[in-house]
Amino acid sequence: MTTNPSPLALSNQLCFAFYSVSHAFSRAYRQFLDPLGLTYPQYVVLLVLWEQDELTVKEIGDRLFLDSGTLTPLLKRLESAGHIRRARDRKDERQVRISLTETGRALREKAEEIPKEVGCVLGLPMDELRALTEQVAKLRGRLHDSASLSAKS
Amino acid sequence: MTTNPSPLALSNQLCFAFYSVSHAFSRAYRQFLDPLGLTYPQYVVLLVLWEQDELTVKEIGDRLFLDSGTLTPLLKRLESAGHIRRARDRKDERQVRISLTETGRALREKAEEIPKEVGCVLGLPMDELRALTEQVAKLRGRLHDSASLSAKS
DNA sequence: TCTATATAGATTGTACGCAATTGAATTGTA
DNA sequence: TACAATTCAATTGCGTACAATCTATATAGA
Repeated sequence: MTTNPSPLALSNQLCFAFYSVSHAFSRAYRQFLDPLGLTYPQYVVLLVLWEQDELTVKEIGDRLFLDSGTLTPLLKRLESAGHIRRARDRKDERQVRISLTETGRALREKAEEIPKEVGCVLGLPMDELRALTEQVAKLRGRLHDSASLSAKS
Repeated sequence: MTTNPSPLALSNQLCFAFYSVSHAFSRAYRQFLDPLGLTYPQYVVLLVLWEQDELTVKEIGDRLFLDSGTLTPLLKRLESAGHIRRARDRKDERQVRISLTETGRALREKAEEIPKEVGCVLGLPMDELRALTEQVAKLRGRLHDSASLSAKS
Protein backbone atom coordinates (compact mmCIF):
# COMPACT_ATOMS: atom_id res chain seq x y z
CA MET A 1 0.00 0.00 0.00
CA THR A 2 2.70 2.46 0.87
CA THR A 3 4.19 2.19 -2.60
CA ASN A 4 0.86 2.55 -4.31
CA PRO A 5 0.89 5.51 -6.68
CA SER A 6 -2.84 6.25 -6.56
CA PRO A 7 -4.16 9.12 -4.48
CA LEU A 8 -5.07 7.27 -1.31
CA ALA A 9 -5.73 9.74 1.47
CA LEU A 10 -2.80 10.41 3.73
CA SER A 11 -4.56 9.60 6.98
CA ASN A 12 -5.26 6.15 5.58
CA GLN A 13 -1.58 5.75 4.83
CA LEU A 14 -0.57 6.89 8.28
CA CYS A 15 -3.14 4.73 10.03
CA PHE A 16 -2.02 1.68 8.09
CA ALA A 17 1.62 2.50 8.79
CA PHE A 18 0.87 2.45 12.53
CA TYR A 19 -1.28 -0.64 12.22
CA SER A 20 1.44 -2.59 10.44
CA VAL A 21 4.45 -1.28 12.35
CA SER A 22 2.77 -2.11 15.63
CA HIS A 23 2.40 -5.74 14.50
CA ALA A 24 5.99 -5.73 13.27
CA PHE A 25 7.16 -4.52 16.68
CA SER A 26 5.10 -7.16 18.39
CA ARG A 27 6.75 -9.84 16.22
CA ALA A 28 10.19 -8.37 16.94
CA TYR A 29 9.58 -8.54 20.67
CA ARG A 30 8.14 -12.03 20.40
CA GLN A 31 11.48 -13.68 19.73
CA PHE A 32 12.73 -12.34 23.06
CA LEU A 33 9.48 -12.75 24.99
CA ASP A 34 8.76 -16.32 23.92
CA PRO A 35 11.60 -17.73 26.04
CA LEU A 36 10.09 -15.92 29.04
CA GLY A 37 6.64 -17.29 28.23
CA LEU A 38 5.22 -13.77 27.85
CA THR A 39 3.18 -12.04 25.17
CA TYR A 40 3.76 -8.39 24.36
CA PRO A 41 0.64 -7.14 26.17
CA GLN A 42 1.61 -9.20 29.23
CA TYR A 43 5.09 -7.70 29.07
CA VAL A 44 3.67 -4.19 28.99
CA VAL A 45 1.53 -4.89 32.04
CA LEU A 46 4.63 -6.13 33.86
CA LEU A 47 6.55 -3.01 32.79
CA VAL A 48 3.87 -0.94 34.50
CA LEU A 49 3.98 -3.06 37.64
CA TRP A 50 7.78 -2.97 37.78
CA GLU A 51 7.48 0.80 37.87
CA GLN A 52 4.75 0.78 40.48
CA ASP A 53 3.44 -2.23 42.33
CA GLU A 54 0.02 -2.69 43.94
CA LEU A 55 -1.98 -0.95 41.23
CA THR A 56 -5.66 -1.65 40.67
CA VAL A 57 -6.97 -3.04 37.39
CA LYS A 58 -8.38 0.37 36.57
CA GLU A 59 -5.06 2.11 37.17
CA ILE A 60 -3.27 -0.33 34.89
CA GLY A 61 -5.96 0.16 32.29
CA ASP A 62 -5.63 3.93 32.45
CA ARG A 63 -1.89 3.74 31.81
CA LEU A 64 -2.24 1.28 28.92
CA PHE A 65 -5.56 2.45 27.43
CA LEU A 66 -7.07 -1.01 27.98
CA ASP A 67 -10.32 -1.98 29.69
CA SER A 68 -11.25 -4.81 32.03
CA GLY A 69 -12.49 -6.93 29.16
CA THR A 70 -8.92 -7.17 27.96
CA LEU A 71 -7.13 -7.01 31.29
CA THR A 72 -9.10 -9.45 33.42
CA PRO A 73 -8.24 -12.56 31.37
CA LEU A 74 -4.70 -11.33 30.73
CA LEU A 75 -4.11 -10.80 34.45
CA LYS A 76 -5.54 -14.21 35.22
CA ARG A 77 -2.95 -15.71 32.88
CA LEU A 78 -0.15 -13.77 34.55
CA GLU A 79 -1.50 -15.00 37.87
CA SER A 80 -1.59 -18.66 36.87
CA ALA A 81 1.94 -18.25 35.49
CA GLY A 82 2.90 -17.18 39.01
CA HIS A 83 4.00 -13.64 38.17
CA ILE A 84 1.30 -11.68 40.01
CA ARG A 85 -1.39 -11.97 42.68
CA ARG A 86 -4.93 -10.57 42.42
CA ALA A 87 -6.78 -9.56 45.57
CA ARG A 88 -9.85 -7.48 46.35
CA ASP A 89 -9.02 -4.21 48.07
CA ARG A 90 -10.14 -4.25 51.72
CA LYS A 91 -11.10 -0.56 51.76
CA ASP A 92 -13.02 -0.72 48.50
CA GLU A 93 -14.24 -4.17 47.62
CA ARG A 94 -14.99 -3.12 44.04
CA GLN A 95 -11.32 -2.83 43.24
CA VAL A 96 -8.88 -5.63 42.56
CA ARG A 97 -5.31 -4.83 43.48
CA ILE A 98 -2.48 -6.44 41.52
CA SER A 99 0.82 -7.25 43.21
CA LEU A 100 4.00 -8.82 41.89
CA THR A 101 5.20 -12.14 43.27
CA GLU A 102 8.89 -12.84 43.84
CA THR A 103 8.91 -14.61 40.48
CA GLY A 104 7.33 -11.64 38.81
CA ARG A 105 9.84 -9.25 40.28
CA ALA A 106 12.73 -11.55 39.35
CA LEU A 107 11.59 -11.61 35.73
CA ARG A 108 12.54 -7.96 35.45
CA GLU A 109 16.26 -8.69 35.18
CA LYS A 110 15.84 -11.06 32.27
CA ALA A 111 13.50 -8.62 30.56
CA GLU A 112 15.89 -5.71 30.95
CA GLU A 113 17.97 -6.74 27.95
CA ILE A 114 15.05 -6.84 25.54
CA PRO A 115 14.63 -3.15 24.64
CA LYS A 116 18.36 -2.86 23.98
CA GLU A 117 18.28 -5.76 21.55
CA VAL A 118 15.27 -4.38 19.73
CA GLY A 119 16.76 -0.90 19.76
CA CYS A 120 19.73 -2.12 17.72
CA VAL A 121 17.44 -3.16 14.91
CA LEU A 122 15.87 0.25 14.60
CA GLY A 123 19.09 2.00 13.62
CA LEU A 124 17.86 5.43 14.63
CA PRO A 125 19.79 7.96 16.72
CA MET A 126 18.50 8.50 20.24
CA ASP A 127 17.14 11.97 19.66
CA GLU A 128 15.20 10.90 16.58
CA LEU A 129 13.74 8.01 18.53
CA ARG A 130 12.67 10.37 21.26
CA ALA A 131 11.19 12.88 18.84
CA LEU A 132 9.28 10.18 17.01
CA THR A 133 7.91 8.75 20.26
CA GLU A 134 6.69 12.17 21.34
CA GLN A 135 5.09 12.92 18.00
CA VAL A 136 3.23 9.62 18.02
CA ALA A 137 2.08 10.11 21.61
CA LYS A 138 0.77 13.54 20.68
CA LEU A 139 -1.26 12.05 17.83
CA ARG A 140 -2.67 9.45 20.19
CA GLY A 141 -3.72 12.24 22.52
CA ARG A 142 -5.60 14.02 19.74
CA LEU A 143 -7.37 10.84 18.74
CA HIS A 144 -8.41 10.16 22.31
CA ASP A 145 -9.65 13.71 22.77
CA SER A 146 -11.79 13.58 19.65
CA ALA A 147 -13.14 10.19 20.68
CA SER A 148 -14.24 11.46 24.08
CA LEU A 149 -15.80 14.50 22.39
CA SER A 150 -17.90 12.42 20.01
CA ALA A 151 -18.85 10.08 22.84
CA LYS A 152 -20.34 13.02 24.78
CA SER A 153 -22.89 13.95 22.12
CA MET B 1 3.95 5.19 30.73
CA THR B 2 5.02 8.01 28.49
CA THR B 3 5.19 10.44 31.38
CA ASN B 4 7.09 8.08 33.61
CA PRO B 5 10.33 9.65 34.79
CA SER B 6 12.24 6.40 35.28
CA PRO B 7 14.81 5.29 32.68
CA LEU B 8 12.63 2.99 30.62
CA ALA B 9 14.43 2.14 27.41
CA LEU B 10 13.46 4.23 24.43
CA SER B 11 12.58 1.32 22.18
CA ASN B 12 10.02 0.24 24.76
CA GLN B 13 8.56 3.73 24.70
CA LEU B 14 8.43 3.79 20.93
CA CYS B 15 6.94 0.33 20.67
CA PHE B 16 4.24 1.18 23.16
CA ALA B 17 3.55 4.46 21.39
CA PHE B 18 2.87 2.54 18.18
CA TYR B 19 0.91 -0.13 19.99
CA SER B 20 -1.40 2.40 21.62
CA VAL B 21 -1.72 4.84 18.73
CA SER B 22 -2.66 2.02 16.41
CA HIS B 23 -5.54 1.10 18.71
CA ALA B 24 -6.50 4.74 18.99
CA PHE B 25 -6.65 5.00 15.20
CA SER B 26 -8.70 1.84 15.00
CA ARG B 27 -11.19 3.35 17.47
CA ALA B 28 -11.26 6.62 15.53
CA TYR B 29 -12.07 4.77 12.33
CA ARG B 30 -14.65 2.61 14.08
CA GLN B 31 -17.17 5.41 14.47
CA PHE B 32 -17.21 5.81 10.70
CA LEU B 33 -16.89 2.13 9.81
CA ASP B 34 -19.59 0.85 12.15
CA PRO B 35 -22.40 2.37 10.03
CA LEU B 36 -20.95 0.51 7.04
CA GLY B 37 -20.76 -2.72 9.01
CA LEU B 38 -17.01 -2.94 8.51
CA THR B 39 -14.08 -3.48 10.86
CA TYR B 40 -10.79 -1.69 10.27
CA PRO B 41 -8.98 -4.78 8.90
CA GLN B 42 -11.92 -5.46 6.57
CA TYR B 43 -11.77 -1.84 5.41
CA VAL B 44 -8.06 -2.16 4.66
CA VAL B 45 -8.66 -5.29 2.60
CA LEU B 46 -11.31 -3.41 0.64
CA LEU B 47 -8.92 -0.47 0.14
CA VAL B 48 -6.50 -2.90 -1.48
CA LEU B 49 -9.20 -4.40 -3.69
CA TRP B 50 -10.50 -0.98 -4.71
CA GLU B 51 -7.00 -0.27 -5.97
CA GLN B 52 -6.67 -3.60 -7.74
CA ASP B 53 -9.40 -6.19 -8.12
CA GLU B 54 -8.97 -9.94 -8.67
CA LEU B 55 -6.05 -10.40 -6.30
CA THR B 56 -5.24 -13.75 -4.71
CA VAL B 57 -5.29 -14.24 -0.96
CA LYS B 58 -1.49 -14.35 -1.00
CA GLU B 59 -1.22 -11.06 -2.87
CA ILE B 60 -3.52 -9.35 -0.41
CA GLY B 61 -1.51 -10.84 2.44
CA ASP B 62 1.77 -9.57 0.98
CA ARG B 63 0.43 -6.05 0.79
CA LEU B 64 -1.01 -6.07 4.31
CA PHE B 65 1.55 -8.30 6.06
CA LEU B 66 -1.16 -10.78 7.04
CA ASP B 67 -1.31 -14.54 6.54
CA SER B 68 -4.08 -16.90 5.52
CA GLY B 69 -4.89 -17.66 9.13
CA THR B 70 -6.08 -14.08 9.50
CA LEU B 71 -7.34 -13.48 5.99
CA THR B 72 -9.38 -16.61 5.33
CA PRO B 73 -12.00 -16.00 8.01
CA LEU B 74 -11.97 -12.23 7.36
CA LEU B 75 -12.59 -12.78 3.64
CA LYS B 76 -15.35 -15.25 4.40
CA ARG B 77 -17.06 -12.53 6.44
CA LEU B 78 -16.69 -10.01 3.62
CA GLU B 79 -18.13 -12.65 1.30
CA SER B 80 -21.15 -13.40 3.46
CA ALA B 81 -21.70 -9.63 3.76
CA GLY B 82 -21.91 -9.61 -0.03
CA HIS B 83 -18.92 -7.38 -0.69
CA ILE B 84 -16.62 -9.91 -2.39
CA ARG B 85 -16.58 -13.29 -4.12
CA ARG B 86 -14.01 -16.06 -3.54
CA ALA B 87 -13.18 -18.46 -6.34
CA ARG B 88 -10.41 -20.95 -7.03
CA ASP B 89 -8.16 -19.88 -9.88
CA ARG B 90 -8.69 -22.04 -12.97
CA LYS B 91 -5.02 -21.97 -14.00
CA ASP B 92 -3.72 -22.74 -10.52
CA GLU B 93 -6.22 -24.46 -8.29
CA ARG B 94 -4.15 -23.71 -5.19
CA GLN B 95 -4.96 -20.05 -5.41
CA VAL B 96 -8.18 -18.34 -4.40
CA ARG B 97 -8.93 -15.20 -6.31
CA ILE B 98 -10.91 -12.42 -4.63
CA SER B 99 -13.20 -10.20 -6.66
CA LEU B 100 -15.43 -7.31 -5.67
CA THR B 101 -19.18 -7.55 -6.12
CA GLU B 102 -21.25 -4.59 -7.25
CA THR B 103 -22.07 -3.96 -3.59
CA GLY B 104 -18.41 -4.05 -2.68
CA ARG B 105 -17.51 -1.60 -5.40
CA ALA B 106 -20.37 0.69 -4.46
CA LEU B 107 -19.17 0.83 -0.87
CA ARG B 108 -16.13 2.76 -2.02
CA GLU B 109 -18.01 6.01 -2.42
CA LYS B 110 -19.35 5.94 1.12
CA ALA B 111 -15.91 5.05 2.43
CA GLU B 112 -14.19 7.84 0.56
CA GLU B 113 -15.17 10.44 3.14
CA ILE B 114 -13.64 8.57 6.07
CA PRO B 115 -9.94 9.47 5.75
CA LYS B 116 -10.83 13.14 5.39
CA GLU B 117 -12.84 13.10 8.60
CA VAL B 118 -10.11 11.34 10.51
CA GLY B 119 -7.47 13.59 8.97
CA CYS B 120 -9.12 16.65 10.48
CA VAL B 121 -8.58 15.26 13.95
CA LEU B 122 -4.85 14.83 13.47
CA GLY B 123 -4.17 18.51 13.01
CA LEU B 124 -0.90 17.98 11.20
CA PRO B 125 0.19 19.68 8.00
CA MET B 126 0.30 17.49 4.91
CA ASP B 127 4.07 17.35 4.61
CA GLU B 128 4.52 16.35 8.24
CA LEU B 129 1.93 13.63 7.78
CA ARG B 130 3.78 12.37 4.76
CA ALA B 131 7.18 12.48 6.47
CA LEU B 132 5.84 10.65 9.50
CA THR B 133 4.25 7.96 7.35
CA GLU B 134 7.51 7.38 5.52
CA GLN B 135 9.55 7.25 8.69
CA VAL B 136 7.21 4.69 10.21
CA ALA B 137 7.20 2.59 7.05
CA LYS B 138 10.99 2.61 7.07
CA LEU B 139 11.04 1.33 10.64
CA ARG B 140 8.62 -1.43 9.70
CA GLY B 141 10.96 -2.42 6.91
CA ARG B 142 13.89 -2.73 9.29
CA LEU B 143 11.85 -4.81 11.71
CA HIS B 144 10.75 -7.14 8.92
CA ASP B 145 14.29 -7.48 7.63
CA SER B 146 15.67 -8.41 11.02
CA ALA B 147 12.81 -10.85 11.54
CA SER B 148 13.56 -12.66 8.29
CA LEU B 149 17.26 -12.73 9.19
CA SER B 150 16.69 -14.34 12.56
CA ALA B 151 14.23 -16.78 10.98
CA LYS B 152 16.94 -18.04 8.62
CA SER B 153 19.33 -19.17 11.36
C1' DT C 1 7.34 -40.34 -15.82
C1' DC C 2 7.78 -40.57 -11.00
C1' DT C 3 8.77 -38.62 -6.95
C1' DA C 4 10.53 -35.01 -3.80
C1' DT C 5 9.84 -30.43 -2.81
C1' DA C 6 7.48 -26.19 -2.67
C1' DT C 7 3.44 -23.38 -2.54
C1' DA C 8 -1.51 -21.73 -1.56
C1' DG C 9 -5.02 -21.71 1.33
C1' DA C 10 -7.73 -23.74 5.24
C1' DT C 11 -7.91 -25.24 9.97
C1' DT C 12 -6.90 -25.38 14.96
C1' DG C 13 -5.73 -23.39 19.19
C1' DT C 14 -4.29 -19.45 22.00
C1' DA C 15 -4.41 -14.64 23.16
C1' DC C 16 -5.70 -10.20 22.63
C1' DG C 17 -9.13 -5.79 21.99
C1' DC C 18 -13.38 -4.00 22.80
C1' DA C 19 -18.54 -3.18 22.91
C1' DA C 20 -22.23 -4.41 25.74
C1' DT C 21 -24.04 -6.24 29.79
C1' DT C 22 -24.10 -7.81 34.58
C1' DG C 23 -23.50 -7.69 39.54
C1' DA C 24 -21.55 -6.00 43.55
C1' DA C 25 -19.91 -2.09 46.21
C1' DT C 26 -19.72 2.77 46.97
C1' DT C 27 -21.17 7.51 46.77
C1' DG C 28 -24.27 11.41 46.38
C1' DT C 29 -28.40 13.39 47.66
C1' DA C 30 -32.81 14.24 49.37
C1' DT D 1 -31.29 6.85 56.63
C1' DA D 2 -33.15 5.46 52.05
C1' DC D 3 -32.30 5.11 47.32
C1' DA D 4 -30.80 6.46 42.84
C1' DA D 5 -26.62 7.07 40.29
C1' DT D 6 -21.92 5.85 39.73
C1' DT D 7 -17.91 2.97 39.73
C1' DC D 8 -15.22 -1.27 39.35
C1' DA D 9 -14.33 -5.69 37.74
C1' DA D 10 -16.05 -9.75 35.46
C1' DT D 11 -18.44 -11.89 31.69
C1' DT D 12 -20.11 -12.65 26.91
C1' DG D 13 -19.67 -12.45 22.12
C1' DC D 14 -17.31 -11.21 18.00
C1' DG D 15 -13.34 -10.32 15.17
C1' DT D 16 -8.74 -10.19 14.53
C1' DA D 17 -3.42 -11.96 14.73
C1' DC D 18 -0.50 -15.65 14.34
C1' DA D 19 2.05 -20.13 15.14
C1' DA D 20 1.58 -24.75 13.81
C1' DT D 21 -0.38 -28.10 11.13
C1' DC D 22 -2.90 -30.12 7.25
C1' DT D 23 -4.50 -30.87 2.44
C1' DA D 24 -4.47 -30.16 -2.31
C1' DT D 25 -2.05 -28.65 -6.18
C1' DA D 26 1.90 -27.47 -8.89
C1' DT D 27 6.76 -27.77 -10.20
C1' DA D 28 11.51 -29.46 -10.54
C1' DG D 29 14.87 -33.19 -10.87
C1' DA D 30 16.40 -37.78 -11.43
